[in-house]
Amino acid sequence: MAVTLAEVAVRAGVSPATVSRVLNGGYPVAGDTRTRVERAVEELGYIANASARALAAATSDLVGILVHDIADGYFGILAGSLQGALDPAGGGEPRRLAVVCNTQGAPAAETAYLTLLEGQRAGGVVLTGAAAEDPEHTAALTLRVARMAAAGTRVVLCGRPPVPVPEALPVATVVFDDRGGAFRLAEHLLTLGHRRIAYIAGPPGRSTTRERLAGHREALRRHDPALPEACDALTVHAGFERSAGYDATRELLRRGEPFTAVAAANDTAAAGVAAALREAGLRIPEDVSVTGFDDLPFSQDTAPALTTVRVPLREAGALAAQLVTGRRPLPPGGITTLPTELMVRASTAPPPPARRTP
Amino acid sequence: MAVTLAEVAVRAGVSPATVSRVLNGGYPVAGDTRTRVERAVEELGYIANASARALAAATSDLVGILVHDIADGYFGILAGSLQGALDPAGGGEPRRLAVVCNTQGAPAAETAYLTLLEGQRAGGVVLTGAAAEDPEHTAALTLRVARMAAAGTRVVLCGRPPVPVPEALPVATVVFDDRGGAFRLAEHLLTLGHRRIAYIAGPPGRSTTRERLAGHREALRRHDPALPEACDALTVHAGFERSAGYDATRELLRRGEPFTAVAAANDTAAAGVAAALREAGLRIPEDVSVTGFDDLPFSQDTAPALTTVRVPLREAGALAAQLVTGRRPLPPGGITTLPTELMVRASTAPPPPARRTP
DNA sequence: CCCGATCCAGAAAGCGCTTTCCATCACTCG
DNA sequence: CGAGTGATGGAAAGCGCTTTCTGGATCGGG
Repeated sequence: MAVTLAEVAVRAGVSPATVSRVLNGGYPVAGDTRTRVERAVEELGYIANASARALAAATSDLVGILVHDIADGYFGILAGSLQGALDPAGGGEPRRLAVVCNTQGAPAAETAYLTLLEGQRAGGVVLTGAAAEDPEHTAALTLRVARMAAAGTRVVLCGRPPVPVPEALPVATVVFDDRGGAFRLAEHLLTLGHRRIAYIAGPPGRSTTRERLAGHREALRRHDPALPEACDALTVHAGFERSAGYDATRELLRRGEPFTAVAAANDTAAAGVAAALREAGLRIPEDVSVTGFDDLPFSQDTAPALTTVRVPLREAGALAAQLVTGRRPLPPGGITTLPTELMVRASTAPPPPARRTP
Repeated sequence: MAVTLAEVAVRAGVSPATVSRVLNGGYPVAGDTRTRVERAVEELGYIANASARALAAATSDLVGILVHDIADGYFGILAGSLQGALDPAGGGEPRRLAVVCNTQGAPAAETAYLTLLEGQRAGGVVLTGAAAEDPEHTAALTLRVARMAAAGTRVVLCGRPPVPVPEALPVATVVFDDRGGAFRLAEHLLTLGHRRIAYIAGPPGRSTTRERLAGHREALRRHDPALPEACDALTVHAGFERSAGYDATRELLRRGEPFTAVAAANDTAAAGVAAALREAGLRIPEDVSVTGFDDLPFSQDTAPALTTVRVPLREAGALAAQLVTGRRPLPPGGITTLPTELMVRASTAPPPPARRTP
């Protein structure tokens, strides 16, 4: 049906080998021969069969990216920037294709998609999202990653902890300074005068959850060694979704423990927090300050604009693209930490003078 | 390097053909033979080479989806739901892989990615986003779509106008009732008492832009035949991004034409509109009402919550998945229109009594 | 009890491309 | 002026899987 390389060869009056060489370069081909082949390709509208090429070359132009949910801004930005940077910028047709896999953070889905990608002999794979800190899954994952890397697939872990694979394998890790960001965010709250700070943590057993919580508590401790424990009753584990923030806040309100600020695990949950607070008749930031994390685009348009921590997702995506395509060499040690930045906006203010119980 | 089907065959003591048949079904294989093969597959950790399979079968498990920008909520939701519905729900490993391509709406990028997908012998392709209404590109696209469809690739156009291909080809179209939604949205504004309604349209030459504007103007006309023209001076074409809404609003404000409401082409632009308005000291909705379009998740968390039109993106993605995988037969005529729904929230209210010039 | 129908499984021919390994050919050097 | 040399292009062997095409058993009906 479709035009094949052999037909192009016939038309150009050369052998298939020559056509292949013209198309792929890396081999001397005389000027006029090349021209004849190119004209034949043009005239026939030849489009190379990627499967055949991948089979013969034992590697494909596919790059897999595992995300929790591509509809989530965090992953959307990461994946978008990744996809855009897969091929060298400026001029030239794209060549590499991004395969997006929603795992919802489920280990089983992660494994299943890795199998699929391994079957595709993907040129690279990027794993994003907070890894489930399940020893069994981690072990299985390490094996998979090592096997794929050994087979020539470049692997990049982005926003999740590195896996222990042999040094020589092409595996890189890009992480965010979540801990530092959370630390500065808590510091900001403390400086404003807050002491009873509620914390809506992410789902338990996730590296991101742990890092952010650790940074937060570290700041509290630095301020007053007894503070982390004092705030324990105000810490709840929820999810990264809006509804999780909403529900957790209602729960907090129900308990009756007084607080003057709520730090959410991320911006999305913070939106839910704010909604629950407003519903309860509390003003932000006059009665309660609210903070998020990630600095997703919408956080500047919430009511009020959200104080948060900027996570360089765009940069991370572009970096991951360079690493996964091999355009950038692996950093020594294989791991790159990207800085985060405190973004102070309108949702935080000093606590109310009379310490009301919300 | 990797385990091949032949090795599995040797281990199971059968021929490669039999292993293939066990793996793919559709051919009778005796019970014990099947068991032996399955055990061999298990023991060897065999993962089929997808390229080889695609080459032999002349079709791959890849489904391409072209979007303007996957980081944009509109496309993120569409693509996410699409990806999630590629494989039949409930149980079973995933099989199909979604290839996401950001085109930024550029015809050249669209063509380039279609070429890549054609080379991959993709099982299906979903084109989303407002199509550029460029006759030349439309013609080229029609050819491409027809050729891919003729080669067995299922094509679904989602949220963009159908292309004229022969009836028999597997090409489906899923569109939103943008016009109806815009109509009802304008009606809502008119009912509140607004007459001087600014309209921040999307980029010119896009089907979505045209449909939404048409519905809007139709409602105005229905109310008062002279109204569309009266509002012409208040209509500006911008983009679908936040900054476009922001800039357009500043421009509107600068012109000095009085208005009591601003309808933006979509939610994202509406966020920019609201920001510009607030910066100018205008209150929403007391001084100016604002409306969006799409009902992206963040629109309930803006200040104030945005009146908008819900576009069933999730449903569309799932539907597109069924169509592109062939799990759902093409509807007669090939085109499905999905309804939109007016969502009245806090950003719209009656115009201020004294008609101030903002 | 023989024969066509029914099951299963193997042999082998590709699918379309890449990539050695060779064969030329035109020169250039001694 | 013959052999060595580099630049080109062709032949052919796969890459790993699917899918006819065949053929040997097994089975039921006449």
